[in-house]
Amino acid sequence: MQPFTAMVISIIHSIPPGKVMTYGQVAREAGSPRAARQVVRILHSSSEKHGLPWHRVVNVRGEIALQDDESRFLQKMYLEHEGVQVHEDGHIDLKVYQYIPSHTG
DNA sequence: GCCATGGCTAGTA
DNA sequence: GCCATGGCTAGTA
Repeated sequence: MQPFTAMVISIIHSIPPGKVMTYGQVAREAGSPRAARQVVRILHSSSEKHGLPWHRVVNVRGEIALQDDESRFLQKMYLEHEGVQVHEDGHIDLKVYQYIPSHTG
């Protein structure tokens, strides 16, 4: 596995229940600010294999970005189960729920 | 070539 | 809505 991929997987694993990160934010934390789409690709291909909390990643506007209805429903359900309020249109208030990792350690 | 982005702008009101 | 972006992989030679 490539270092960037390992970083992304580790970062996504670190998102606590009830919090979310954005694709671009994960990319920045992994050291590649413009690699948001690569984060998408990793989620797409490695979520199951690595047991990633894939439902805790949303786009920069706080929206569920998945395409198909079944996955959207599943993501909404998982998030609400963790106490995240998902509005009817599938958006989340990032001001409340975005996870900001501390870099002090 | 993939991809579940993101930042910008044009167009509307 | 458009389109530049980028790490990775499948597919070809």
